[in-house]
Amino acid sequence: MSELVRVDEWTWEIPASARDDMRVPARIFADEEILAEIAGDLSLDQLQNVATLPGVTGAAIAMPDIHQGYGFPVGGVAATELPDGVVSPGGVGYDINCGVRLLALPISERELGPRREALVHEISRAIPAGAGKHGGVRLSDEHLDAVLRDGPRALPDVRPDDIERTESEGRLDGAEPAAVSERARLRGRDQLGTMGSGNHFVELQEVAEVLDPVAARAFGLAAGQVTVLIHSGSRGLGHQVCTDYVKLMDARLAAYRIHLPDRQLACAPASSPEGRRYLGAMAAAANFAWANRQAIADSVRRAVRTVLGDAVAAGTEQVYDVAHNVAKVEVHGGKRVCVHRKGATRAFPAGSEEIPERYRDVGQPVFIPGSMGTASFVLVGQPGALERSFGTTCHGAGRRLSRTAARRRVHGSELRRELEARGIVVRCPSPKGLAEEAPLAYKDVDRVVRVVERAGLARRVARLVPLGVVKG
DNA sequence: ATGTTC
Repeated sequence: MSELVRVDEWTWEIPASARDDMRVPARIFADEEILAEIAGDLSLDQLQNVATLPGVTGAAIAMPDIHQGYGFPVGGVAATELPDGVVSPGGVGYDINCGVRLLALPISERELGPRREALVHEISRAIPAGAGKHGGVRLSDEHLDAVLRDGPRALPDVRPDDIERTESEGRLDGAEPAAVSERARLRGRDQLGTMGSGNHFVELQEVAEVLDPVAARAFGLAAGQVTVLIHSGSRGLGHQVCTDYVKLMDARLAAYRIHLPDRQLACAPASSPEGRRYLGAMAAAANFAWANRQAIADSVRRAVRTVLGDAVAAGTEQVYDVAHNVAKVEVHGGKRVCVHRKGATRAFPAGSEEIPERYRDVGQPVFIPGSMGTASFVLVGQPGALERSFGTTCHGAGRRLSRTAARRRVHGSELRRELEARGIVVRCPSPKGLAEEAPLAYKDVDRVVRVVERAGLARRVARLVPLGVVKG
């Protein structure tokens, strides 16, 4: 990528002058090795395409875990100025509010001991996994409306501290159940509490290393402690919402005189009827996703109760829950903007009113799942994120091989043996799915996290290593 | 990501 200009040690930029249609620069946080890894794919071309969107402001931004997506790259951030800038469903992605939730158990790995396998097994029994899996909570029309409008607080017996420790308290403003199609509702109505497939998982972990003792204490984490990381999204419901609105907006591009280099960037002014309707449907799907992770967390607590007893289940506290795929109205630099985060995590610094009071002095927790069998990180948002990336950091290790390429390199059965030889308990409905998620298919999460830390976007708090994994 | 090619 010859037109890439180095801005500072961890920031690179393609100037807006590189193409006739770019309105702002395309900027990426990376090191040389990450740049070399993405040189062969289209992710930076996609980032330049994002820089052409009407109303885009600042820069089209990529995190070090960037990889190719549909239209927008995964690991991308784009802010459009309101009221007339566009909103683009592709800038959120098909899995609306895919995200992660971390639970902290009141026991150490040593105390868990040989009950590790039983716990992973109970978790896998409690949570339906795999593509198209039903078997979640079957919702009436009225209850589904309540979930779409209000998120997890519409579920029975939800702990208030779970709600408080969820981004946006699990409820995006402006949710409009009536903007969610009947087909989307049908796909979602029996999927609440199901994991899905692809890179979704529930992982049992141990805090291997505490890097920031003050923040770790605030988050309720200590060395040796057992945690559970839940990664899932809005399932078929969110997928259908994205499908519906990409199609709708694609048909209206000419009416709004919008010219795009890629039809998968289909968008409409955020203030238009189509834009407002999408934002209402997207918020509803996001609320569904938060309710889904709540239902999964409830299942995890039930598994904990079965294996470890009532006291351990009651002492299992939610650290936080973050969205990876969502668009939000925020104020940055005095402007009201619609921040699209696709495979990117909000990372607000200490003092932000958006952070639960108990974390406000340290900053917002962020969770970065590594690839299966490697480490994950707990980070905390830093002021540099507000200055440089609309309050955003990375969301994971980031793919470096396609699913097909990963399957050619390793067999699921072989990978499973390797993981179990390292003491990691594995439960997985599909060996093929396991191979697609092999560590060799992902970038090095330590390097990705180092870039966002050095760039001042987020600071490392703790490193988590897997004890067991339940794959979707 | 996805009733994995409406």
